[in-house]
Amino acid sequence: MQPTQDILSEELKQTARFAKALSHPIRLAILELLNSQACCFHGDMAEILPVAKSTLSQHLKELKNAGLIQGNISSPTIKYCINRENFEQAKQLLSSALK
Amino acid sequence: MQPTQDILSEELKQTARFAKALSHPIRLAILELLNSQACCFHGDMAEILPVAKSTLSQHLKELKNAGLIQGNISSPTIKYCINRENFEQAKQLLSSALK
DNA sequence: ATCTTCAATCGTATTTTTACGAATTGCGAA
DNA sequence: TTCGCAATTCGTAAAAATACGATTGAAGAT
Repeated sequence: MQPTQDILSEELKQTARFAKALSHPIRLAILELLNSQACCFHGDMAEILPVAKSTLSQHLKELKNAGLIQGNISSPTIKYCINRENFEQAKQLLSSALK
Repeated sequence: MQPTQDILSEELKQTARFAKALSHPIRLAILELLNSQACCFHGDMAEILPVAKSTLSQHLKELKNAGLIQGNISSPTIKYCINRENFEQAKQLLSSALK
């Protein structure tokens, strides 16, 4: 029994985490919206995307947990933005996985 | 009620499908192995990767369903290879999603 | 202090994913 | 034909993802 052979390296796991965050059409649509600056607010997205607001919140949460976006309070709404640093890392890791 | 607004375009859905295929460390490790030519056979992978053979088969099946790999019979074993065409498409779609 | 509004969280149900060992299949060798 | 090996499929269980409406929470406006 080997001590956690790192065939499953931390890098691989991180790549998988990012991929999982990207694995739902709604989440990709969110990123597209944020990326194009077309929209930054939960409420606006809720009008465009075909899901309930609570479901949208869940997807936003997952993107936040993955580090791909962040929310800044701008009362009474919340402005969501891409987290460029992690976004770049995701891009780099995934493109390296698909080399 | 709008007729399936294509905020969720076919392209987005395809991107999500590829991302889902990449969203598990084992599957990424499989692709890494195939990509590096280090190994092509189910049996060889089963020795390296920390999962049961039946579980490995399931992951291989998902990668096949996503179109990222293909298996060629080479009795008594099966030789797995990257499907370069779809692999390229995945790369292109994901990199475009992360632009 | 109360009301409104926006967003997150809760509670819940359903579906999908992940995992394993057992059983099956397919194919060549004996 | 029978045996053996490789890989898949089956049966099953446990965990995670997805979705919704209802409830809660936080903050500014009245």
